[in-house]
Amino acid sequence: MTDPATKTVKAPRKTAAKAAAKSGQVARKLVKAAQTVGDDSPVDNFPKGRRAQAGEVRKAAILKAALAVFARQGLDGASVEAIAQAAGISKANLLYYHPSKEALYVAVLEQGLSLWLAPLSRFTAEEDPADAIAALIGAKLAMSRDHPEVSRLFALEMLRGAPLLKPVLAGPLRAVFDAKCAVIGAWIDGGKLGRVDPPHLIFSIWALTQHYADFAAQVRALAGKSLSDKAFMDETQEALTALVLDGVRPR
Amino acid sequence: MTDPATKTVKAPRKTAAKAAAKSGQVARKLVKAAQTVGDDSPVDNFPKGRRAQAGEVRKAAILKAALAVFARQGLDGASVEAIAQAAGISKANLLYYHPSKEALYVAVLEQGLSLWLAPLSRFTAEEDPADAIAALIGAKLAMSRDHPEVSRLFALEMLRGAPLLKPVLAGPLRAVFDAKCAVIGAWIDGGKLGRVDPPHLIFSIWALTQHYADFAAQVRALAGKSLSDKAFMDETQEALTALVLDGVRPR
DNA sequence: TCCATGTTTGACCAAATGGTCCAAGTTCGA
DNA sequence: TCGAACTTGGACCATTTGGTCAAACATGGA
Repeated sequence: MTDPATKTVKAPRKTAAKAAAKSGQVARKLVKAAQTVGDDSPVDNFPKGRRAQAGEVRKAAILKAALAVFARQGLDGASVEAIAQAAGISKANLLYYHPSKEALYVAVLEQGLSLWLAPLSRFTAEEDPADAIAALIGAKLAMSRDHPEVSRLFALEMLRGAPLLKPVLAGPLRAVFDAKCAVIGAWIDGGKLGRVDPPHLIFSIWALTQHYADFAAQVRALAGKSLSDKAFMDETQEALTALVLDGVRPR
Repeated sequence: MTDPATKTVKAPRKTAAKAAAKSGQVARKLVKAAQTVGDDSPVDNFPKGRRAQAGEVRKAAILKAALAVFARQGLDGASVEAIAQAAGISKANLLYYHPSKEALYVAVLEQGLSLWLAPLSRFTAEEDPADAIAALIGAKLAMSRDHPEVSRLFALEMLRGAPLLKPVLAGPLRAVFDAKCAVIGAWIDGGKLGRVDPPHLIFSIWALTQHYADFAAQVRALAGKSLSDKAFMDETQEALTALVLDGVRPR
């Protein structure tokens, strides 16, 4: 804390106003995070002291614990105490690193953003359409297998109406999305792809692949498997790729 | 209340144990609700007094308000006060009709179950495969348009790991699911459908159609439309049907 | 009309929870 | 080695919130 002395006056409890007041900064932070997807440039990765390094490690541990808890319980359902416990530290200590639960939540969201956006940004016009689509499905499905919590966290945020992500969706994501739609459109014009609607194709691939993370409970109950089973993973990837490329109608 | 006098002793506050203790009853209730999908038999619809009728109306209003709030905020995020306000009654009065927030939540879930399961249960072997699939997509998509809150509520429940729905998933839904998989399998064996994996086909259709309700915020931000636009609804239905039936590869 | 029964609510309670504070460590550069 | 800055957590506080209660209020059947 820079200057604890100035805080002797009891700060009035933040209420509904706080969210509105902070949302500006939050939005900017998330948007910035979204824009730097891809370039893993560790700009400020200059040599750090042991202490700072340890701090980074602990910070990462907190974010990991927070992701796990938020993804299951949601922002409201998760308690700071529970997250702190999951991270193996005290609640007060957690609040030392992240000024508030909301701030922690935003940090987690921010961290997940790059993972979430990565597959689509690797989708380029260079490849053969079928290969590019298969690769996108594969990458997104791998995401659902390796980072289901990230997928769930974003799903949770969408279900809330995406209050924090809206600026990201409308800005950086929208840009990528439009660009990829253009790529698909070009393929269609070139006769390399059937006359599909580009936006719906992207939505469809997202929906199909994220489903296995977000609805894992249902998949497990009905199919008895999850993506962590190698066989099921392969089978799913094949089924989805085949569906998207060729559909179900016999040729 | 049957006998308020017996309650003079302050009941110890329910804690974590409560959920576990009640989950048995809850499970049975939900399973029963799932099993009666389809037969809208109003068995106990004998003539009621004005008072009882008004009661039904109010009860329905509460459920409606609760659905709206729960679907947006989740079980933890929703406050009883907020739901009561949305229903236009006092919190205490709401608690008069539903003994606890959890009980209300279960009642809402129960009510949504039939809507949620209906489309799949109407999926039969009688029709032509392509027609049946198109109809299923249409019905599910109409669900996403007309009752997005129901879809979102179930999505939230799945994201939590489906603690309350698991028995339903493992029981009644599993039965329907397996039956429909068999139908699809028969079509394949008869050469009327490509060699798709039946469970994945059903998952895919669910994923594709529910996406437009659950991720409406994203769809709106990226495509600028929602299913309530007639044109977008038609376009989406066509796109999804075409994708599932014929895929994207040019023929 | 009258009252037993069902309905409604304001006041209240106790637990949970987000967040603050301070005093006691710990670390690191000078 | 020494002190300034950084960490850590126990105690504490104010608010929110699920739930209870008693008393007032409707209502419909006898």
